[in-house]
Formats: sequence, structure tokens, C-alpha cells
Amino acid sequence: MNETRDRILDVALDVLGDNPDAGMGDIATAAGVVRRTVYGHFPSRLDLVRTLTERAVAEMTAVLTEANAAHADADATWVEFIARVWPVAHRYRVLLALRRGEYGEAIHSLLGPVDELLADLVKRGQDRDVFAQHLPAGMLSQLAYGVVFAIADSDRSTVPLDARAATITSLLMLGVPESRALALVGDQA
Amino acid sequence: MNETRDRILDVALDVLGDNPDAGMGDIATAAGVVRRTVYGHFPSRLDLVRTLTERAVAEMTAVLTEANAAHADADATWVEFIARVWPVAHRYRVLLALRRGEYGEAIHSLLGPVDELLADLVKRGQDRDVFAQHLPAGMLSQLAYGVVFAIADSDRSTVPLDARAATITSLLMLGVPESRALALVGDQA
DNA sequence: AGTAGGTTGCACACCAGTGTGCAATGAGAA
DNA sequence: TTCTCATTGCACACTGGTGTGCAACCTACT
Repeated sequence: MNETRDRILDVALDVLGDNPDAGMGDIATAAGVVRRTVYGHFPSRLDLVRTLTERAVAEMTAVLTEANAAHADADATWVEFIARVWPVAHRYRVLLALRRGEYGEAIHSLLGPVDELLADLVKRGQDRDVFAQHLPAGMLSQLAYGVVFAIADSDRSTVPLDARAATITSLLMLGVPESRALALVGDQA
Repeated sequence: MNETRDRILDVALDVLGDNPDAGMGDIATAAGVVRRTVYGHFPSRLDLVRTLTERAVAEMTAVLTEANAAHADADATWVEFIARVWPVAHRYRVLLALRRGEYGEAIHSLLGPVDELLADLVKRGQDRDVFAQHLPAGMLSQLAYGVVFAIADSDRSTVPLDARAATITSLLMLGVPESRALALVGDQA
């Protein structure tokens, strides 16, 4: 019975990923269902987006706490995190675009916990001089994983290749020296 | 006679900067004019956006060629460029948001020349081992100045402070070592 | 006074998307 | 077979934005 609902959610992620401005009709059609049916499961577009966001938050916090538990050094943890979060970021790339505009506030509030975890990680790295301190932890973490999302977003074909590039780039902007960054990603390639 | 037109353009930059989804009506009101008048100067919303973009391109290419002419090293040129382009990026921050969505294609095509200049600069840096080579020049340049715009965008009050942070961050992700980056921005602070 | 041009204030047509109501259908479970 | 429930196919109301047409207006300049 949840079968249709799940399919709608999956397809919505796809469709919105290609075009964040796609309407309920487009999503319905792509899911092989009528628009009215979508409204049967999600009373409003906002409900759909919110559900999608909740999914993303759940997956990302899971990944993030996992990565946090495993390692000691902040930079290694970051690498671990990006590696695991990459497919997720790619799937939910739509949220990057949707964060601005109508649903921005709703999404932002749901993403709050993730942002905090991320900021904590960066802060930890800054405190131990693993990460640079030219920006406050909150902003730096936003930019760093914003870049990861941006690369995941720009990538519409070559998935596995650019995860490495995304990791390196984010490490660099966190202030990790290039040599160290290369060593870190080389470790687990 | 162009007075009204110019005011509309200036105000549009403001209004759209705050809310990229603002309508012609909002812009008109903010400019102290009636919606109909705006359509008198710009037959369509696209015309308005295009004009705005053309302005931005003109200013940015001017700044970029200036910076290119002045220095020899790619990283120093980059610093020079960011310093000069910062106020411009802040003014035209709306284009970052508008680049996705309806007018994306139009904006992107107009921005082409700027992208090329930027990519050339990064390429030059990569060829001389000043910049990292983990990403192709085209993409790296996009990300680096994307970050600058992102910081300019997130900044809604403290203007002069974060230009420095933006420069450092972009240098880092270009692969410039932190010590060198700090020296470069220290030079001209 | 007369004229030209930018501006105004409507009204209008139009479009795309959202969300709702309701009866009909169809397939699977009791 | 009968009951149930998701799905369907319309029709509908509503919203918010775009772009146009046109007469009136006001101001500056001649």
C-alpha cells in the first residue's frame, strides 16, 4: 500500500533533481500516476518536499554519526564522511536548489541538526589545528559541504570519478595541505 | 530621460538581491514607479534580467582584464581580481540564484566570456604549479568564484570584513598553501 | 497656447500551477 | 460475491504573476 507512495518519493527525487521547479503534475506523470493520486499521499507540495528532506536528514545524520564514531583525526573523519555521504548528496542534490526560495525556511530548519554536527566536526578540527581558522566553524562547514553538493550537482554522468575530487577540494578549503589531502584520499581509494 | 530606467535597474538589483523571485510589481514599487512603467522600459522580465547581466559582465570583464594586466603570478592575480571584484560580486549576487531556473540559459551564455577568462587564469596557474590540478581548470574556476559569490551572498551586513575570508578560502581551494595565501592577502590588506 | 514624451491607472487576457470535490472504476481481501 | 480501498478522471475555484491596450495626465520645452 505504501508502494505507490514510495515510488512517488523516489521519482520526485529524480525529477526535482533534474528540474527543481517541476510541478506536481510532472512528478505524477513520471511516477506513472495521476496528479490527483499524489495529492492523496501528500496534501501539499510542501509535504512532499518536507518528507524528502526528512529522509535526507535521516540518512545524512546516520552517515555522519557513523563517521564520527570511527576515527580520531578530524580530517580523516571528514574524508570518511564525504566518501559515505557522496551518493546521498548526489541523490538529494535537489535540496541545494530548493534551499533558496519558497521552501527554504522549512528545509533549513530540518537541516539544522546536520549543520550542527558538521560545524562541530569542523570546530574540532580547528581546535587541533587540523583545519584553518580564517572563517568561523559554522560558515566554513557550510561552504565545505556546499562545495561537495555543488560538485555532486554539476555531475550528471560520471559519478564515481568526482567523489575523489570533491573530497580533495573540500579538504583544501578546510585548510588541509595538499600533500596531506592527497595522502588521506589515497588511503581509501 | 534614462533617469527612471537607471533607477529601475539599480533598484531591481537590490530587490532581486534580497529575493530573486520578486515580481515586476515589487521592483516597480520599490523604484517608486508603477508596474506599467517598468514594462515601458523592459518589454519583459527577461529583458530586465538580461540587461542586469550585461552590466555585470561588463564590470567583471573590465576588472578581470585589469587584474590580468597588472601582475605576473597567477595567485597574486587572483587575489587582485577578488579584491576588485568583491563589491561587484556583492551587487550582482542575485545572478548566482538566477543562474538556476528560467533564465539560467540566457545568463549562462552571457557569462560565457567571464567564465573563459577565469578558466584561463586558473589554467595558467595550474601550468606553473601555482594551483592544484585535482580538477580541470574550467570546473575549478567555477567552484572557486562560486565560493566567492556564496560568501558575498551570505553576507548581508559585514561587507569589508569577509572579502578577506573569501579570498583566502578561494585561494585554499585552488591549492595555494595556507602560508602563501596569508602572505598574499596580507600584502594588500 | 500647443505639443511631445514619459508616466499613470485601469482593465483585460492569459497562463501555469495548486489544491479540492466527487463519482466511477478496478483489483484484491474477506 | 461483496466489501474495501487506492486510484482515476474530471471539473472546479483560486492564486499570483506576466504582458498588453488605451485613455488620461502632467511636465518640460517651443
